[in-house]
Amino acid sequence: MTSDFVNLLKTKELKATPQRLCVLKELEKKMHPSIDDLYEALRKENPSMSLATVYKNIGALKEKGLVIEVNIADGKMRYDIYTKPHIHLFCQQCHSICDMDYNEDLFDYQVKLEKNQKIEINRLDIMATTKDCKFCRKS
Amino acid sequence: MTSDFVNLLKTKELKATPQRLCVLKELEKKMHPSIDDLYEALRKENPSMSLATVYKNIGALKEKGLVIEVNIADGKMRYDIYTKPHIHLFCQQCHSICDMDYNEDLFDYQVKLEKNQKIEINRLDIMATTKDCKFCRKS
DNA sequence: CTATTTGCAAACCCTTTGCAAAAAT
DNA sequence: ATTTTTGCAAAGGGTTTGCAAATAG
Repeated sequence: MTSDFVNLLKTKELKATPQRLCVLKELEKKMHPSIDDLYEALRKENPSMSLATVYKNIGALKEKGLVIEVNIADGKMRYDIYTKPHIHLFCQQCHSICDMDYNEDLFDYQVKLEKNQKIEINRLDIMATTKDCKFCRKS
Repeated sequence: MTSDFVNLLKTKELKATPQRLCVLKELEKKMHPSIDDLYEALRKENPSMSLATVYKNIGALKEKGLVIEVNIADGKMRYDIYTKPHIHLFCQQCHSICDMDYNEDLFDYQVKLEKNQKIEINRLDIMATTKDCKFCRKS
């Protein structure tokens, strides 16, 4: 898995530094982390890891299309290693983000929408309140 | 129209200052402006209008549900005086935001989605490249 | 008259940048 | 050996806040 990342980086002409590999691993482990989430997590393993390095690595990965930026949440950007066009469900109660599968309805919808509006959808963000959100910690 | 805003503010227990009325009028005139858009436009009529006042007014209007915040675009928040649940189409080429009408397909889709996922959709943001975007100034 | 709002400046937070030292290929 | 990357500190851009003076009701 790590060596997969090494190869992936090689194809994109990015050097496989330990910091960069850690960022990728953490993106795989935690869904839609913010820069701060990444920084805090990675600093535990490697205390010398700097915030600027996280920013620079995310920037590099973004530029090469290995990561996409999600700016649903307030204030902070979130990042997603799953780069294919897909749907984000943003829970307005707990501010969690879930990737949503393309079910038939969604696919139908997208096809119709693209035909009607002459658009090519890259991302679809749904802001909602979910009745049984698994991330909401209700009291 | 101005008096409508005065009454609207009254119902929300907000004082109808000239600055606040200007913000509302500008939100009605220009779709999805950023704070800076508002500030630049309003400063022309009222040069003493301060940036902090724009922020504070938008904050107050947001708190009272008279305005919603749209954070599709990079870096800057945009604001929308149309507060009912609706759809934003964000053109990734020119960064314009359009409100999209609920057509039948969309309605069908939303109904299905809400049933399947047990969610209540408040907003749907679509990031796309539009083939005939009226706001794109292509060379 | 009282409570809110304004405008200014300072503070704040997230993000970016410049640069020399360190590391990757 | 060359180029990229790291880490630090400083700067940048958008947003928020504290406070005294001005204004709305």
